[in-house]
Amino acid sequence: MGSFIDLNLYPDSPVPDTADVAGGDIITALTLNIPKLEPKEEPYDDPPHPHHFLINSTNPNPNSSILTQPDPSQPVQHAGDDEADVFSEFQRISEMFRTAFSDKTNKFDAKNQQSAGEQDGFIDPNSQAIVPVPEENHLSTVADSSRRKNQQRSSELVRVTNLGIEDERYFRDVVRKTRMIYDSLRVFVSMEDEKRKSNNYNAYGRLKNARGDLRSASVMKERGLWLNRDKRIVGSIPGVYVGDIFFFRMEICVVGLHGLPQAGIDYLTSSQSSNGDPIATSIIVSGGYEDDQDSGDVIIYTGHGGQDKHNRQADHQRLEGGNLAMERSMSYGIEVRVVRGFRYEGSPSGKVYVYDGLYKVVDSWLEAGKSGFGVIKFKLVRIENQPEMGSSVLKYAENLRKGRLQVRPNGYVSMDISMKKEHVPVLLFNDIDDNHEPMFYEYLVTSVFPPYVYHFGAKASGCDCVSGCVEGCFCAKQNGGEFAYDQNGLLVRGKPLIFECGPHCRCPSSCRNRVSQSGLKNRLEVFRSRETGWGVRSLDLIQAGSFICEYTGVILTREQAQLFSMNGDNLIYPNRFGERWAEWGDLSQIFSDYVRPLYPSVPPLDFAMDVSRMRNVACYLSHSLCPNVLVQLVLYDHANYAFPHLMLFAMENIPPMRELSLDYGEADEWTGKLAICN
DNA sequence: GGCCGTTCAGTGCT
DNA sequence: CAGCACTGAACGGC
Repeated sequence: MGSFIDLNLYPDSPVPDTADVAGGDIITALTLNIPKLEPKEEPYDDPPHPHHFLINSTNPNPNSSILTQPDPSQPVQHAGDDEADVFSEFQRISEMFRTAFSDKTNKFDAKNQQSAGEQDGFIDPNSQAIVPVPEENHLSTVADSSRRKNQQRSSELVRVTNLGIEDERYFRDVVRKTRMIYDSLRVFVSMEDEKRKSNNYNAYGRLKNARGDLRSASVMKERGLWLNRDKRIVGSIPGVYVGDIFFFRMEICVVGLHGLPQAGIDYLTSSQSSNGDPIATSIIVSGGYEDDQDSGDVIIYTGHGGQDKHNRQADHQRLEGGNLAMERSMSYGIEVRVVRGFRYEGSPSGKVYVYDGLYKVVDSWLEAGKSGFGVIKFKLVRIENQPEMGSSVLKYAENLRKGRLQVRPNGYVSMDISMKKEHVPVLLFNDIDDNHEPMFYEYLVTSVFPPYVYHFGAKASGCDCVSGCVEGCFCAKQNGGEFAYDQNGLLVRGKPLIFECGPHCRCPSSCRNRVSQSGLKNRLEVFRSRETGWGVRSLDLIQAGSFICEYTGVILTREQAQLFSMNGDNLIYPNRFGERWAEWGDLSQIFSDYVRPLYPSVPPLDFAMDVSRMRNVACYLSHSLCPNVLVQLVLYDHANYAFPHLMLFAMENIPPMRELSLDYGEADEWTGKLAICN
């Protein structure tokens, strides 16, 4: 290890701003060089307290206050042993808390004054807190060490700062691939369980191993695929953006945002910490404690403990474990990651978890909760200058979806540029300038192929599944024996080409093998952007693997295209798209015998798409080398391999209002972002 | 290192 | 549909 410089973890020091710091260091080691605090005063020593406490433990009154005189209208609590215990316990806690807080705060202030001077002496204020750790400041070593197998979580506390664009993209890619593996493994596991259902019940008649979320995580842990296990990161996790959405707690563990599958406060224990104080790194706010209050930028978070088996507050909380860590984080002014959990219809788990960025604990106290028991509370305030909170964007988008347009009164150019051709409206929004260009094109729901395409190798045969397709039917066999989509219509694995059921099949339009031919399901919005000209975003949360839309245009043969391109360039060349489908469902890191799907092989696409007069929403997708949307080729209404439909699927969970992006494959022209139809 | 208790999960049944 | 029981995984603490 290199020499560590005290990272100035004092109450009033600003969190280093990654943008302000020069240099290329990625890992900042944090040491808590603050001398050990005085031994805690024994709180048991006769806490003289002027007030009389009334704690009704047998019949907790939600309105009861801690500091009340006995209420004569209430039955007198005859001091059985229980009440006496509760009384003294509460006194003990209160006193411990009061003592601990006042003393430590004072000491901190003193220490803070002192060290502010020291710090000026040898650290440039603009680069303070950046301490290169020689052997670990390169991307490769960071990533490699993240992948060591079966690792215990490390106790080394670090802050990752100052990532350049390349680094950001690298880490984003790592996170995205990790999440893809988690997701496809989870779906894979549940599908396997589905197949073996009949003989897979446990002694209680319950389905065994029904938890794909757990199985997936455990397999990945065995393979050393969990991220950030070798560091305890305080602050943001590289590759995880504010607003990122997760459906399972375990997935949050896998990327290292929060290490515990159930507990709400993650922290470094006192024995792992350099100065003997526990340090909280992240919390999850999901309404599990009745005394929480959450107004977004300010959270009143309840500590843990004191709940019974049914999650009812049944005892006092103590200043220990995660609670103590939160209090210590407050004293040191260390930021805490906040993830919020919501119930959410349409989520595979019924819930979503949103990463909302960094907060600081600014206050902490003990009070009587609704149950009447003493609960420890923390006030957290969101650190400024972060991207907008994911959870408030979710709510904002929900309001927009529900037609409460007053949340965004201005900027609508069209309420549906598809003119009702899609099942859901496609909005056009521009609050930047008066450009209305997308209005001037005819909206094309599906691509227009040359007529001869339909006569080639006529797909006269289809399946005979009158009441919906089942495994092993004709169309399933065309796809290599199984369908490309799961029961929920999610793409299981990308393939060179997918055969959906079509007009020659006898199955109904509700057949599971018709995912991409039934049009939009999410409310999309074409919006004007200063960075990309036009962009596309969704008002709905789009789950990874979901179908989004077709990329439509008028198909031109190479000869036609050559003529056409003389008149300007409104052509899309499908063969240039990055082969991102191959990444989706790639489990080569899990199964040693995994082979990338090669069947059926598709000839290089030798056509162009004219979008000069007719186009759809896809045309406004921006270009990115770290895209969240992929192109999957699909055939359903004809059998000509050379002319498949270009279908777009989500590569990750795409939060509402986040720009969709596609790898157009034109890396040489990449200038940050590039919208094709501008 | 093992065991045990704790923990703002998730599933499926009543 | 809410409450409940059951299973579960990681981790702190002993």
